[in-house]
Amino acid sequence: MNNDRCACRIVHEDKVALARRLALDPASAQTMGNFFKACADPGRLRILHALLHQEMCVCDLAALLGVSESAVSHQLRLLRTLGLVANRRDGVVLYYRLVPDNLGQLFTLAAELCGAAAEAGEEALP
Amino acid sequence: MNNDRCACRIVHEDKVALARRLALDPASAQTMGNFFKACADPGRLRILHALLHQEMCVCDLAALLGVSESAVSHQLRLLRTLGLVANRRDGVVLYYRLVPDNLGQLFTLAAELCGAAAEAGEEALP
DNA sequence: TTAATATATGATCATATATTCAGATAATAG
DNA sequence: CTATTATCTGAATATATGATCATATATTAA
Repeated sequence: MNNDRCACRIVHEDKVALARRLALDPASAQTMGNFFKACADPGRLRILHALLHQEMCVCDLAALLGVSESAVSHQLRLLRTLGLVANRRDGVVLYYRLVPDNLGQLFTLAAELCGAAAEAGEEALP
Repeated sequence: MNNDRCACRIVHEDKVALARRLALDPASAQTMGNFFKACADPGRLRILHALLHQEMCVCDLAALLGVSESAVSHQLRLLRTLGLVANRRDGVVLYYRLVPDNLGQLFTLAAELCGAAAEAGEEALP
Protein backbone atom coordinates (compact mmCIF):
# COMPACT_ATOMS: atom_id res chain seq x y z
CA MET A 1 0.00 0.00 0.00
CA ASN A 2 1.94 2.95 -1.25
CA ASN A 3 1.30 6.31 0.26
CA ASP A 4 1.29 7.80 -3.19
CA ARG A 5 -0.56 11.02 -3.75
CA CYS A 6 -2.80 9.23 -6.23
CA ALA A 7 -6.09 8.68 -4.49
CA CYS A 8 -7.31 8.77 -8.07
CA ARG A 9 -10.98 9.32 -7.76
CA ILE A 10 -11.36 10.32 -11.33
CA VAL A 11 -15.07 10.12 -11.88
CA HIS A 12 -14.94 10.06 -15.66
CA GLU A 13 -11.69 8.71 -17.02
CA ASP A 14 -12.90 9.04 -20.59
CA LYS A 15 -13.65 12.73 -20.16
CA VAL A 16 -10.30 13.39 -18.53
CA ALA A 17 -8.54 11.48 -21.30
CA LEU A 18 -10.36 13.48 -23.97
CA ALA A 19 -9.58 16.70 -22.14
CA ARG A 20 -5.94 15.74 -21.91
CA ARG A 21 -5.80 15.47 -25.68
CA LEU A 22 -7.78 18.59 -26.52
CA ALA A 23 -7.19 21.01 -23.71
CA LEU A 24 -4.54 23.67 -23.43
CA ASP A 25 -1.11 22.48 -22.37
CA PRO A 26 0.42 24.19 -19.32
CA ALA A 27 3.02 26.10 -21.34
CA SER A 28 0.46 27.64 -23.70
CA ALA A 29 -1.80 28.35 -20.75
CA GLN A 30 1.05 30.28 -19.20
CA THR A 31 1.72 32.26 -22.38
CA MET A 32 -1.92 33.06 -23.01
CA GLY A 33 -2.39 33.79 -19.33
CA ASN A 34 0.30 36.43 -19.52
CA PHE A 35 -1.46 38.06 -22.41
CA PHE A 36 -4.79 38.08 -20.63
CA LYS A 37 -3.10 39.37 -17.51
CA ALA A 38 -1.91 42.34 -19.52
CA CYS A 39 -5.52 43.05 -20.44
CA ALA A 40 -6.77 42.42 -16.92
CA ASP A 41 -5.84 45.81 -15.52
CA PRO A 42 -8.40 48.50 -16.40
CA GLY A 43 -5.63 51.05 -16.92
CA ARG A 44 -3.68 48.89 -19.33
CA LEU A 45 -6.89 47.96 -21.08
CA ARG A 46 -7.71 51.61 -21.63
CA ILE A 47 -4.20 52.22 -22.91
CA LEU A 48 -4.43 49.40 -25.41
CA HIS A 49 -7.88 50.53 -26.45
CA ALA A 50 -6.71 54.10 -26.97
CA LEU A 51 -3.83 52.89 -29.12
CA LEU A 52 -6.28 51.11 -31.41
CA HIS A 53 -6.99 54.44 -33.03
CA GLN A 54 -3.71 56.36 -32.96
CA GLU A 55 -0.23 56.40 -31.55
CA MET A 56 0.15 58.37 -28.34
CA CYS A 57 2.95 59.48 -26.05
CA VAL A 58 3.26 58.81 -22.33
CA CYS A 59 2.10 62.29 -21.49
CA ASP A 60 -1.06 61.93 -23.56
CA LEU A 61 -1.89 58.58 -22.04
CA ALA A 62 -1.35 59.86 -18.52
CA ALA A 63 -3.69 62.76 -19.24
CA LEU A 64 -6.29 60.46 -20.76
CA LEU A 65 -6.27 58.06 -17.83
CA GLY A 66 -5.82 60.72 -15.19
CA VAL A 67 -2.87 59.00 -13.54
CA SER A 68 0.80 59.80 -13.10
CA GLU A 69 3.20 59.48 -16.00
CA SER A 70 5.32 57.15 -13.94
CA ALA A 71 2.43 54.77 -13.50
CA VAL A 72 1.76 54.81 -17.24
CA SER A 73 5.41 54.23 -17.95
CA HIS A 74 5.43 51.17 -15.74
CA GLN A 75 2.35 49.80 -17.49
CA LEU A 76 3.86 50.48 -20.88
CA ARG A 77 6.97 48.59 -19.92
CA LEU A 78 4.89 45.53 -19.15
CA LEU A 79 3.04 45.84 -22.44
CA ARG A 80 6.36 46.33 -24.25
CA THR A 81 7.86 43.26 -22.60
CA LEU A 82 4.93 41.19 -23.85
CA GLY A 83 5.32 42.60 -27.34
CA LEU A 84 1.91 44.25 -27.31
CA VAL A 85 3.18 47.78 -27.89
CA ALA A 86 6.27 49.37 -29.42
CA ASN A 87 7.51 52.92 -29.52
CA ARG A 88 9.27 55.33 -31.81
CA ARG A 89 11.20 58.30 -30.61
CA ASP A 90 10.71 61.80 -31.98
CA GLY A 91 13.03 64.07 -30.10
CA VAL A 92 12.27 63.82 -26.42
CA VAL A 93 8.89 62.24 -27.03
CA LEU A 94 8.22 58.52 -27.27
CA TYR A 95 5.17 57.59 -29.32
CA TYR A 96 3.64 54.26 -28.47
CA ARG A 97 1.71 52.12 -30.92
CA LEU A 98 -0.01 48.76 -30.89
CA VAL A 99 1.86 45.78 -32.31
CA PRO A 100 -0.76 43.02 -32.84
CA ASP A 101 -3.21 43.67 -35.62
CA ASN A 102 -6.20 41.73 -34.34
CA LEU A 103 -6.49 43.23 -30.90
CA GLY A 104 -9.49 45.33 -31.87
CA GLN A 105 -11.31 42.24 -33.08
CA LEU A 106 -10.51 40.46 -29.83
CA PHE A 107 -11.74 43.39 -27.74
CA THR A 108 -14.98 43.50 -29.69
CA LEU A 109 -15.55 39.83 -28.99
CA ALA A 110 -14.69 40.27 -25.34
CA ALA A 111 -17.02 43.25 -25.01
CA GLU A 112 -19.91 41.24 -26.49
CA LEU A 113 -19.11 38.36 -24.21
CA CYS A 114 -19.10 40.28 -20.97
CA GLY A 115 -21.69 42.88 -21.84
CA ALA A 116 -19.42 45.91 -21.71
CA ALA A 117 -19.88 48.85 -24.02
CA ALA A 118 -18.55 47.69 -27.36
CA GLU A 119 -16.00 49.39 -29.50
CA ALA A 120 -16.58 53.10 -29.12
CA GLY A 121 -17.52 54.92 -32.26
CA GLU A 122 -20.24 52.44 -33.07
CA GLU A 123 -22.41 53.50 -30.19
CA ALA A 124 -24.28 56.69 -29.50
CA LEU A 125 -26.16 57.16 -32.76
CA PRO A 126 -28.09 60.40 -32.25
CA MET B 1 -0.15 81.36 -8.69
CA ASN B 2 -2.33 78.43 -7.78
CA ASN B 3 -0.73 75.32 -6.51
CA ASP B 4 -3.20 73.28 -8.47
CA ARG B 5 -2.28 69.77 -9.46
CA CYS B 6 -2.83 70.65 -13.08
CA ALA B 7 0.63 71.11 -14.50
CA CYS B 8 -1.18 70.10 -17.67
CA ARG B 9 1.63 69.24 -19.93
CA ILE B 10 -0.56 67.56 -22.45
CA VAL B 11 1.65 67.31 -25.45
CA HIS B 12 -1.09 66.65 -27.96
CA GLU B 13 -4.46 67.97 -26.92
CA ASP B 14 -6.05 66.86 -30.16
CA LYS B 15 -4.96 63.28 -29.65
CA VAL B 16 -6.17 63.24 -26.08
CA ALA B 17 -9.49 64.73 -27.15
CA LEU B 18 -9.90 62.09 -29.86
CA ALA B 19 -8.93 59.36 -27.43
CA ARG B 20 -11.47 60.62 -24.93
CA ARG B 21 -14.20 60.20 -27.47
CA LEU B 22 -13.16 56.81 -28.81
CA ALA B 23 -11.47 55.04 -25.95
CA LEU B 24 -12.96 52.71 -23.42
CA ASP B 25 -14.77 54.34 -20.53
CA PRO B 26 -13.60 53.40 -17.03
CA ALA B 27 -16.70 51.36 -16.23
CA SER B 28 -16.40 49.17 -19.31
CA ALA B 29 -12.68 48.87 -18.71
CA GLN B 30 -13.49 47.53 -15.27
CA THR B 31 -16.01 45.02 -16.59
CA MET B 32 -13.79 43.82 -19.40
CA GLY B 33 -10.84 43.79 -17.04
CA ASN B 34 -12.68 41.40 -14.76
CA PHE B 35 -13.31 39.07 -17.65
CA PHE B 36 -9.67 39.15 -18.74
CA LYS B 37 -8.60 38.64 -15.15
CA ALA B 38 -10.60 35.44 -15.11
CA CYS B 39 -8.61 34.28 -18.12
CA ALA B 40 -5.32 35.49 -16.69
CA ASP B 41 -4.73 32.54 -14.39
CA PRO B 42 -3.29 29.52 -16.24
CA GLY B 43 -5.39 27.14 -14.17
CA ARG B 44 -8.65 28.92 -14.92
CA LEU B 45 -7.65 29.24 -18.56
CA ARG B 46 -7.14 25.49 -18.78
CA ILE B 47 -10.48 24.91 -17.10
CA LEU B 48 -12.30 27.17 -19.55
CA HIS B 49 -10.45 25.57 -22.44
CA ALA B 50 -11.35 22.08 -21.29
CA LEU B 51 -15.00 23.05 -21.01
CA LEU B 52 -15.00 24.15 -24.64
CA HIS B 53 -15.30 20.53 -25.61
CA GLN B 54 -17.44 18.90 -22.93
CA GLU B 55 -18.95 19.40 -19.52
CA MET B 56 -16.82 18.15 -16.66
CA CYS B 57 -17.13 17.72 -12.91
CA VAL B 58 -14.84 19.16 -10.24
CA CYS B 59 -13.12 15.83 -9.80
CA ASP B 60 -12.33 15.53 -13.49
CA LEU B 61 -10.95 19.06 -13.66
CA ALA B 62 -8.80 18.54 -10.60
CA ALA B 63 -7.36 15.39 -12.15
CA LEU B 64 -6.77 17.17 -15.46
CA LEU B 65 -4.94 20.09 -13.87
CA GLY B 66 -3.21 18.04 -11.21
CA VAL B 67 -4.34 20.26 -8.36
CA SER B 68 -6.61 19.81 -5.36
CA GLU B 69 -10.36 19.72 -5.78
CA SER B 70 -10.65 22.55 -3.29
CA ALA B 71 -8.47 24.77 -5.46
CA VAL B 72 -10.57 23.95 -8.52
CA SER B 73 -13.74 24.63 -6.58
CA HIS B 74 -12.48 28.08 -5.63
CA GLN B 75 -11.60 28.84 -9.24
CA LEU B 76 -14.98 27.61 -10.43
CA ARG B 77 -16.71 29.86 -7.95
CA LEU B 78 -14.95 32.85 -9.46
CA LEU B 79 -15.88 31.78 -12.98
CA ARG B 80 -19.46 31.18 -11.84
CA THR B 81 -19.66 34.62 -10.26
CA LEU B 82 -18.60 36.17 -13.55
CA GLY B 83 -21.19 34.14 -15.42
CA LEU B 84 -18.59 32.29 -17.45
CA VAL B 85 -19.58 28.81 -16.29
CA ALA B 86 -22.72 27.19 -14.90
CA ASN B 87 -23.37 23.77 -13.44
CA ARG B 88 -26.01 21.09 -13.33
CA ARG B 89 -26.31 18.55 -10.58
CA ASP B 90 -26.60 14.84 -11.21
CA GLY B 91 -26.78 13.16 -7.84
CA VAL B 92 -23.69 14.08 -5.89
CA VAL B 93 -21.83 15.26 -8.94
CA LEU B 94 -21.83 18.79 -10.30
CA TYR B 95 -21.16 19.07 -14.01
CA TYR B 96 -19.76 22.39 -15.13
CA ARG B 97 -20.27 23.84 -18.57
CA LEU B 98 -19.33 27.02 -20.40
CA VAL B 99 -21.90 29.79 -20.66
CA PRO B 100 -20.63 32.21 -23.39
CA ASP B 101 -20.77 30.84 -26.88
CA ASN B 102 -17.92 32.74 -28.45
CA LEU B 103 -15.19 31.92 -25.98
CA GLY B 104 -13.55 29.44 -28.33
CA GLN B 105 -13.36 32.06 -31.03
CA LEU B 106 -11.83 34.51 -28.59
CA PHE B 107 -9.25 31.98 -27.42
CA THR B 108 -8.28 31.21 -31.00
CA LEU B 109 -7.68 34.90 -31.66
CA ALA B 110 -5.71 35.26 -28.44
CA ALA B 111 -3.58 32.23 -29.25
CA GLU B 112 -2.71 33.65 -32.67
CA LEU B 113 -1.96 36.99 -31.12
CA CYS B 114 0.45 35.76 -28.49
CA GLY B 115 1.92 32.86 -30.38
CA ALA B 116 0.66 30.10 -28.09
CA ALA B 117 -0.35 26.73 -29.45
CA ALA B 118 -3.71 27.33 -31.06
CA GLU B 119 -6.91 25.44 -30.43
CA ALA B 120 -5.92 21.85 -29.85
CA GLY B 121 -7.37 19.37 -32.28
CA GLU B 122 -6.24 21.41 -35.24
CA GLU B 123 -2.61 20.68 -34.60
CA ALA B 124 -0.65 17.48 -34.78
CA LEU B 125 -1.84 16.11 -38.10
CA PRO B 126 -0.10 12.74 -38.41
C1' DT C 1 28.62 73.29 -20.61
C1' DT C 2 24.15 73.69 -17.88
C1' DA C 3 19.15 73.62 -17.69
C1' DA C 4 14.87 71.78 -18.85
C1' DT C 5 11.75 68.29 -20.57
C1' DA C 6 9.98 63.50 -21.35
C1' DT C 7 10.46 59.25 -19.95
C1' DA C 8 12.50 55.14 -17.53
C1' DT C 9 13.69 52.68 -13.51
C1' DG C 10 14.23 50.71 -8.73
C1' DA C 11 12.67 50.39 -4.08
C1' DT C 12 8.93 50.34 -1.12
C1' DC C 13 4.45 49.51 0.52
C1' DA C 14 -0.37 48.40 0.48
C1' DT C 15 -3.54 45.53 -1.57
C1' DA C 16 -5.09 41.57 -4.29
C1' DT C 17 -4.76 36.60 -5.41
C1' DA C 18 -4.22 31.65 -5.10
C1' DT C 19 -3.41 27.70 -2.48
C1' DT C 20 -3.97 24.98 1.59
C1' DC C 21 -6.32 23.27 5.49
C1' DA C 22 -10.18 22.37 8.34
C1' DG C 23 -14.60 22.02 8.55
C1' DA C 24 -19.53 22.50 6.55
C1' DT C 25 -23.32 20.89 3.03
C1' DA C 26 -25.78 18.06 0.03
C1' DA C 27 -27.02 13.69 -1.94
C1' DT C 28 -27.10 8.90 -1.82
C1' DA C 29 -26.28 4.06 0.00
C1' DG C 30 -26.95 0.79 3.55
C1' DC D 1 -30.70 6.93 11.03
C1' DT D 2 -25.41 6.81 9.98
C1' DA D 3 -21.69 6.60 6.69
C1' DT D 4 -19.75 7.95 2.52
C1' DT D 5 -18.89 10.71 -1.43
C1' DA D 6 -18.56 15.13 -3.99
C1' DT D 7 -18.36 19.62 -3.41
C1' DC D 8 -18.36 24.08 -1.06
C1' DT D 9 -16.74 27.47 2.15
C1' DG D 10 -13.99 30.51 5.35
C1' DA D 11 -9.69 31.54 7.48
C1' DA D 12 -4.84 31.81 7.13
C1' DT D 13 -0.74 32.40 4.64
C1' DA D 14 2.34 33.21 0.95
C1' DT D 15 3.04 35.41 -3.27
C1' DA D 16 1.92 38.72 -6.96
C1' DT D 17 0.65 43.11 -8.36
C1' DG D 18 0.10 48.24 -8.87
C1' DA D 19 0.89 52.94 -7.23
C1' DT D 20 4.07 56.19 -5.42
C1' DC D 21 8.30 58.45 -4.75
C1' DA D 22 12.94 59.49 -5.64
C1' DT D 23 16.23 59.20 -8.85
C1' DA D 24 18.39 58.13 -13.36
C1' DT D 25 18.64 58.62 -18.37
C1' DA D 26 18.13 60.78 -22.88
C1' DT D 27 17.29 64.55 -25.89
C1' DT D 28 17.15 69.27 -26.93
C1' DA D 29 17.71 74.30 -25.93
C1' DA D 30 20.45 78.03 -24.37
